Amino acid sequence: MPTARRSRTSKVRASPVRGYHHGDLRQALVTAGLALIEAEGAEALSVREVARRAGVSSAAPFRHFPSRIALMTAIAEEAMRRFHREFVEALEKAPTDDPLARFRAIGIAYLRWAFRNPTHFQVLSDRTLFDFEGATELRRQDQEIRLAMEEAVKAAIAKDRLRSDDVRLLHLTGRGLVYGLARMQVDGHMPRWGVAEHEAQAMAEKALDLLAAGLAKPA
Amino acid sequence: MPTARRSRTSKVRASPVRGYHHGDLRQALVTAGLALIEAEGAEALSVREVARRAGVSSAAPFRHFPSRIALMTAIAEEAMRRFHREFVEALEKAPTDDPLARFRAIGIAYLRWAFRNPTHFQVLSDRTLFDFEGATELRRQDQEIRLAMEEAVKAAIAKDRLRSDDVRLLHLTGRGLVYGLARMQVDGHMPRWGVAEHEAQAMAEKALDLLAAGLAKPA
DNA sequence: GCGGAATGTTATCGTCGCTTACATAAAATC
DNA sequence: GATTTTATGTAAGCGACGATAACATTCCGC
Repeated sequence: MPTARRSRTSKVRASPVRGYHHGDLRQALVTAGLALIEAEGAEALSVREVARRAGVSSAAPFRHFPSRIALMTAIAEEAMRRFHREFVEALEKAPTDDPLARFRAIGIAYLRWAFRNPTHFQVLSDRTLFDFEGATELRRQDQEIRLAMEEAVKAAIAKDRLRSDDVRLLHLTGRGLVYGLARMQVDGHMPRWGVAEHEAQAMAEKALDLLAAGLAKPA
Repeated sequence: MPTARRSRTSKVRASPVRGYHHGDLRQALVTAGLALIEAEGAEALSVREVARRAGVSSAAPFRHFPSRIALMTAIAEEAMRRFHREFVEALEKAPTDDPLARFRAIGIAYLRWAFRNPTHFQVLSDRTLFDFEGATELRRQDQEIRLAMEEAVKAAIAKDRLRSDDVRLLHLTGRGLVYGLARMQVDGHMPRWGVAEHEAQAMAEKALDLLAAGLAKPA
């Protein structure tokens, strides 16, 4: 009945193979969601708004995700994929001979990503926003990041460089500080601490340096 | 017309003065909201659910709060009031002679409250959940807590006990760690770090001890 | 090409935050 | 102490949300 409403029927599809009606709606929704979160914050994300931005009806996303939380999980996985990529790159550049310097470099990489992608970091940190248990790939990458830090700690202990030999405690302390600094920034607590926007990241890195120096063996 | 439906007309008011129709609906809503958050988490709070629990219609809360965020702000202020009370008590018991021990005691008090009131801590940390600027009393109490920590740092510097003399940096480092540990717990990250529920608080306190020891002057 | 599976739309449901119109109880005024 | 005024409640309804069902279209295997 529709009298050839669009003459796109024979159009050659653009490089990302356009599949069915939309193309790759699933990926488009994830991308639109990430952009939305980046622009408006995680709490601004609604399934309908994402659908709007992808140019489809409000029910369309439910063909690809059973629930809002499932969509958020896919978005979180994409965010983690990006974080993981950057993190691994930083790891490769990090010193391997000096374990304490490596420990510090890992923390810096973590901080840097969080400060540059605050809303994405926010999503990844907040487990009420997505289904952590159901995000297999995300969990694996998260663990990989954790192991990198743990190994740096172990190496430092092996070289007898630290004032404690409790891997778990050292690990928790390092992560606690870095996580806290990133969270303070994301949660908007920095200004109240007399730390201006432009210097927040530098200050956070100095705080990490201070911890690293403090963890080093005194004698 | 109502034939003395209640014989309360001349009753001496109970300590929390029962006012109009409901009594003190405003306070009842705040209390119900706090209980709801404690039981179901901050994201479970809706104006309608709070109204339901207070036994009033879904529009009633809007007589006392112009918006959901205003209700959340009042709830946050009550949470902060409780936190502040406990914190001040701890401050009074904290050592005054040894600034580093005082610094540590302050951190422990902060951690302790966060671990025992995770959902309330969550609300206070997340500025998207309430109107921080509009919460005057909360802001004052928050600043008071911050000043207590800052003064401990200054005292420690004055006694030449720390490896840095940058108040702002030391302050940020201490708060960053404590905030991060509390946040990790609240955000549910502890288990993945091999830290079981029952030992999380003790571990967090040990991490704080480790930082305090590390900040102390080596020589 | 044809039939089913995959993927889209429209319409609808119940809940949410919030507003409006109305009702009633308490306080203020005389 | 009756009346007016103000404070506080309810009922009904709006638009947006997450989610589902019924229907339409497109793709893909045969």
